[in-house]
Amino acid sequence: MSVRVRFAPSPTGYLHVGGARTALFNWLFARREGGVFVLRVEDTDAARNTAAAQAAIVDGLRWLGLDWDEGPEKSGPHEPYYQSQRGHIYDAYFQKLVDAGHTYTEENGAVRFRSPREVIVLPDKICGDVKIDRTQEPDMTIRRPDGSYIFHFVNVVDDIEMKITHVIRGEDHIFNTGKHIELFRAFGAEPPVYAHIPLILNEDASKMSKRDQGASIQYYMEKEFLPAAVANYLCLLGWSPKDNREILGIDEIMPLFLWENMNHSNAKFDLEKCRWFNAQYLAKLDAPSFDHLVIAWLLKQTPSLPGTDDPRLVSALPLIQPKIKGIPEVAEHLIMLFDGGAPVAEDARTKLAGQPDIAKRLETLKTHLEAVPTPDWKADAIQEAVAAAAKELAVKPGALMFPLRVLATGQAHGVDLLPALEWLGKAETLQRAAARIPQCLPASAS
RNA sequence: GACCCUUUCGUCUAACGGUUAGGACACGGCCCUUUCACGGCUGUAAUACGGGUUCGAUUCCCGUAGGGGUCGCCA
Repeated sequence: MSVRVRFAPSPTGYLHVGGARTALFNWLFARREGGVFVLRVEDTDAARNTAAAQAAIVDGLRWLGLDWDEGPEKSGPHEPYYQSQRGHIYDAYFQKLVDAGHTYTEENGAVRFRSPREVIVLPDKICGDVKIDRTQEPDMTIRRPDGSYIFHFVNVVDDIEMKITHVIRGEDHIFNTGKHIELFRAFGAEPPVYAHIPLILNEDASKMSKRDQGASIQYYMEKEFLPAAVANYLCLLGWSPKDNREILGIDEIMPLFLWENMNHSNAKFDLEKCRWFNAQYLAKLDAPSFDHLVIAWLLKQTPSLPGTDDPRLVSALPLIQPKIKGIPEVAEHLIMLFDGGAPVAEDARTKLAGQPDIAKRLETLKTHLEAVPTPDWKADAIQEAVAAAAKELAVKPGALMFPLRVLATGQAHGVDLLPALEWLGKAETLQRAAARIPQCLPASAS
């Protein structure tokens, strides 16, 4: 029998990283096995269900590159894939249970499933054999007085109807599985193979909630993370190739995505490390793709950043690419390159203040830069000018680089200096120097 | 509270019962660099605790402690 798995989120308004990882693992397993990945929207709670919430899930999955074979916006043999539209199917299954005498009705109209009250052993692919004692549990409600059905019931009915063979989901569902198995048996259906994956927690081991930074896939989309980097990082939470490799493409992960390579304990989410993965992927990106990402991000920013409408924008991006861990960091670099009037940063001024003879150095530097003929204004010539200034001042050229950086960019950190100066051009560089020298002098002198 | 899962550096994780317990993020140092970074090298840092089993335990078993999960007419 061919593998069929599903990701069954309820539209709560965003796609949680935990949910995204669950989807990713299901997808990986389906693709590895040459099976089918189904997306089923569990939107039985009409009050919480909105179009925007649906979109957040669909967009998030698409962004991560997790394409589904059956589901919303895609046809399939088990349509519809929204639980809210499957009422007639649930009614029919419900009737089977009633006819078989598995149910009883409460005074208020709610219907419960009469539990066989057995100890169930769940053969979980990740957790091993898990004993679930159902003998003392109250009977589960499967239908509310208003006729709507409860999660456990619809979940099992759909898994039967959609011929799901493997259920890969968060460990928080492990006890629900006892209830689910009871229902499968009552319907005379074989339960699927279960694999409960450990949870993703915050740094402080608390549950990640919408508020936590990075908890929503939306966060990464807005910041223009590279989906491959995020997926790579997510895979490493609860799974490992066991050979010290970390930067792995999805195609490298797939063949190694085996149950025995799964971890059993919860993982704490580390946004820093996720950023590091992003930086690794960003550095390897080709220029056109990088430009594309930056521009997409720039267009979303209000107010717009310096350089956004400047024809020189694309020529500046190669200077920036190797310097950043995330696309939003282009902001500070664009200010450096395009906003000559930006004031000198506090940390730059402080660092500069620690250097001796600063006024003389800055002036000497400026003088030598002015001496470079405009047509010769290239990195090499600029370097020679700095060297000449250094010689006159009897200091090492390196001592002048930082001050020069501050004059040109107003910042203590940033792009490669010489290429940046070449990019700025002589006139602009000198104009900036003239404007910033006063800001760089000690307060007593100004 | 009951039940289930879980426990290796701060974090993610490696280690057929025999390793100086490895890698990565973060943090510090050094080198490279005429600046800022990248990079390279390097340092600090872990087998929760107590019992077994074994010649030998991070690894297997039991207990304790910690963490997480579940105990809905939420999903």
